[in-house]
Amino acid sequence: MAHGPISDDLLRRAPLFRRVTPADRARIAEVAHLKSYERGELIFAEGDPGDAFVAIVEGRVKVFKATPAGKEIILEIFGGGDPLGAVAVYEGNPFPASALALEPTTCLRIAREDFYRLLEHHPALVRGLLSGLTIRLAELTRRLAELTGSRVEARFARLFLKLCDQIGKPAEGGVFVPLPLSRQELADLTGTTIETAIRIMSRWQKEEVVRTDKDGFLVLDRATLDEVAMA
Amino acid sequence: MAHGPISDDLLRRAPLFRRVTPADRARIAEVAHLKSYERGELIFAEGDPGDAFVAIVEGRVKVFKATPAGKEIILEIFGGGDPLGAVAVYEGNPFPASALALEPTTCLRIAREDFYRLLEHHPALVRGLLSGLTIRLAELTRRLAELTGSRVEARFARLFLKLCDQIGKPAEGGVFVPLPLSRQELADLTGTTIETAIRIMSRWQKEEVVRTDKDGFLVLDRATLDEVAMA
DNA sequence: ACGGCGATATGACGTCCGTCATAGGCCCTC
DNA sequence: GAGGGCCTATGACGGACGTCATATCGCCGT
Repeated sequence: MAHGPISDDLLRRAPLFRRVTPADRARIAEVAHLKSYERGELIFAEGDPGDAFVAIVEGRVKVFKATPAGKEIILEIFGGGDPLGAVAVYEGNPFPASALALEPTTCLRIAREDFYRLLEHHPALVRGLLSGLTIRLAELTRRLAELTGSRVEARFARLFLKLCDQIGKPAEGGVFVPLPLSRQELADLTGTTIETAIRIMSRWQKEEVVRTDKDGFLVLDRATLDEVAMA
Repeated sequence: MAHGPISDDLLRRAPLFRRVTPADRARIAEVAHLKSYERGELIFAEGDPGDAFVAIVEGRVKVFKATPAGKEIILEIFGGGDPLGAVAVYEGNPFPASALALEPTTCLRIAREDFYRLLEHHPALVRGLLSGLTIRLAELTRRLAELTGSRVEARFARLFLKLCDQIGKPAEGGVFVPLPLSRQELADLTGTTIETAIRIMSRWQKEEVVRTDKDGFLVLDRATLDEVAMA
């Protein structure tokens, strides 16, 4: 929960602010604040008033939402440079989902009024927001289509394939995904229960497809993942 | 597939253009074209280049996407005044979904370059786009949460409750929803199969909960719908 | 060390719902 | 009127997956 000043270098990490002139970035730095979160700490909760724009500087964050049945589903996992809650802060809607730090994370926060003033003076920022929103929208429609009409195992396969492509690193015997997710979180990502998640991961462990490590996953057999994702 | 000129009155119907000054609306009218579609006609298809901004003037349109398994899921049903394909035309991405007219429909089209020029001269338009996108994003996250962890019947109940609130009209014995959807389309809206959709609707017909009419549905027993939606 | 707690694991059981098959009604064409 | 196509309807069947119960392991605090 530490607070701190902002360096220009930090601001340049967020794609949203990269194109802004250095002089203007200095003005942005004046109104922004840094805030740090422990692993497991809540950054904002579904229903909170959207009173600040948040961008991740470092760390990984899961954005999730409660289902009508009281379970939770993970909408997205964001990393350094990604904006958070841009949806809410614009028009002052409440956050439609919650955000929680998966690792020690530091975020940049800009109060709603300050952010709003920035938008008015910098059309480029608005364009950045627009394109970010369209990308998320397309991603969500993809997830929506994927959730229906395919079996759980196929969703698991697609999840790991996506993780490989996004944050996977070559390692001995396969690709390493440096993201320690619990079975519960895997279940929340794929819209199933923890037992089913455990069963699939156990079987894959035995069949040498994906191994669970202390600080992530090691994808050993990408070919069968591709195959399962098809069915 | 008729073409035609644009009246100022027509433009005012789209919330996006309502706040623009009449003089500017005239400029917009110069670059916009009208196009009519029969029931069942495709307005644009998933993967098409996003080369035009489209807004519905009259009629109802379903926006849908193919699932990996080859089925289709309906993302949203739009009506008069709603923008279509705003996601794609910005940044020139291909359409992430398809759109098809559910009724005889007329749309307003603005070519990508013209639309882009309008955006540059009218920050208010950009703001309108932004708020529209955030609303859709929130709606999609809600649908995503809803699809997982609840049984099909509950999804049906929630669908009809939402239709009642959005476009329902008081009628003898209940609320009438003037939207003739086939069993297949109901299935696509809830992420299930046509057989299951038929079974549920048949049972509800017998139990006097929802009656299927020639040109829509008559919700007779809202209380049990509320109840089913909870479970 | 001990007990408690959370995560992982595994089996038994039930059921929702998807798949397959068949049949009737309606509309249109020939 | 015959025939074909599409939508609606209904039954039989099976399997995937959710639910419940229980066991093990590691970790933490007192």
